[in-house]
Amino acid sequence: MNAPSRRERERQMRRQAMLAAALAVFAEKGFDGATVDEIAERAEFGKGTIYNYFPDGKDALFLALLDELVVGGLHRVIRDSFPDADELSTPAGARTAFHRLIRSLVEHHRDEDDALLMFLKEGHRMAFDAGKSALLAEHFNAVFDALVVPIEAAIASGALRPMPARPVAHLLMGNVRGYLMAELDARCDPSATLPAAPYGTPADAADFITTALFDGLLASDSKA
Amino acid sequence: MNAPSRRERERQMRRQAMLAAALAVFAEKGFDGATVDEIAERAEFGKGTIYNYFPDGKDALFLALLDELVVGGLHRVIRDSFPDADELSTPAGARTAFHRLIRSLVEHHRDEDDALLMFLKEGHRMAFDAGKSALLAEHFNAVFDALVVPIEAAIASGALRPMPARPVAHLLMGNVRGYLMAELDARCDPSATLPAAPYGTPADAADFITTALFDGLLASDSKA
DNA sequence: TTTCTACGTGACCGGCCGGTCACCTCCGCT
DNA sequence: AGCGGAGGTGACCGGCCGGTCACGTAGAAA
Repeated sequence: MNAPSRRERERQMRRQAMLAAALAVFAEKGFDGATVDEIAERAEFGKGTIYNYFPDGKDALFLALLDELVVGGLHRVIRDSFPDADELSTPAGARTAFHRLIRSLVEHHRDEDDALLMFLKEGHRMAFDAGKSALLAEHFNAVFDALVVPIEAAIASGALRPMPARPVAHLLMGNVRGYLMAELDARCDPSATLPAAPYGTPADAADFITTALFDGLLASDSKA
Repeated sequence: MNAPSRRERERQMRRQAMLAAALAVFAEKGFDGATVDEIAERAEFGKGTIYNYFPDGKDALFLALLDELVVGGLHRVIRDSFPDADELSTPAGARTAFHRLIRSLVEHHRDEDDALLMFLKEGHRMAFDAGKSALLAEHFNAVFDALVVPIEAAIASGALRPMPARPVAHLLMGNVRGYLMAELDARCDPSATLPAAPYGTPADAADFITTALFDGLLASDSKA
């Protein structure tokens, strides 16, 4: 069925190599600090070749890369973390499921430092330059949709407190992001002041976030 | 006692005008997108004058501005939100105190759109370029110290769950930041997809964050 | 072997921007 | 009024970078 010619396969490989190089450079220098020359050099192509594959240049590279990371990264992790809808029908089950999600997200970003760094430095462009790429905006919303569904299910079953689901989804992702940023900060500068976050196993990180966010910061013996 | 000459007062006024202009431009364009020419124009000075007041140019403007916002903004809001240490000795009191803090932070940023926007777009530089200004790093840490103290007090009194205090402080600030970003996003593009956060009164925002973070997302009747 | 096409290449261009500095104005002093 | 200097000014410079395009090449077709 799909018989991509060798030509086509090679074209895809090169495209991927360019995106990989772009990721490394964007993560290190940020969008404005990155130069197309450096991306081309890292990918071992001439600058002109980059423009063959991405006629709109730096912007196109950036958007394509974000899209790939969002769809192939975040979305996949979230989807795979809720294999069983029934699990969400009890508080303990919901806690387990979201703990697993958070842990997967942390593990995912441990493997992909550069992706994390790029999200931290340039993620705000997804919010403020949403008009740049309707496709990216759509994919980005799909990620949150994938998270809103289980949250709503857990709320409907009484496992989670009744709250607007989409803001809760953003809250959750924001917490993971915030924690990873603090961790990275501590890791980059271990000699510095007291750490903003301990750098432990992904399970430790997930414990911390899940406890704070799901059990709450207030002492548990005070809950109604 | 302090009798600043008219000269000195005028100098301070001009400095402030430059910082105000810089804030507006940084917030709109980001650090890299901002030009010294535009800052000078907004402040109604010649470009050279900027360099009289900030010999290190754009970097110096940026760092001085961040420092002012951190010290005069965040730090002050946090300090003023914990007038009474005794309040932190009960869970209900602690909840009230932190709710007040969160509300103050939201209100503060409602008044200072530009400061928020700049923090959202360029805040990562404070973490990754910490070496740029030892003074800023110190002031930044002082902000978290001011937050760690009441958190530790509340933990010591049993009002809050025992957890490492500094990471909790970062978690808290990260949640406020995340919520405000979601709100801003929704406000900029009201026609868009479902809102990431409702845009209500500061009290509503504080209710949402406090409930999620302090009471926990799990349904309350399931707590131990 | 010859030809032709697709495509990789990097020198080059034009605009932009951070930073400088010679000039000039304005104010205070005599 | 005349003088001097503190300091504001913006034209200018040099480097940088995104994007282009005429050229070269390699590989397919004949």
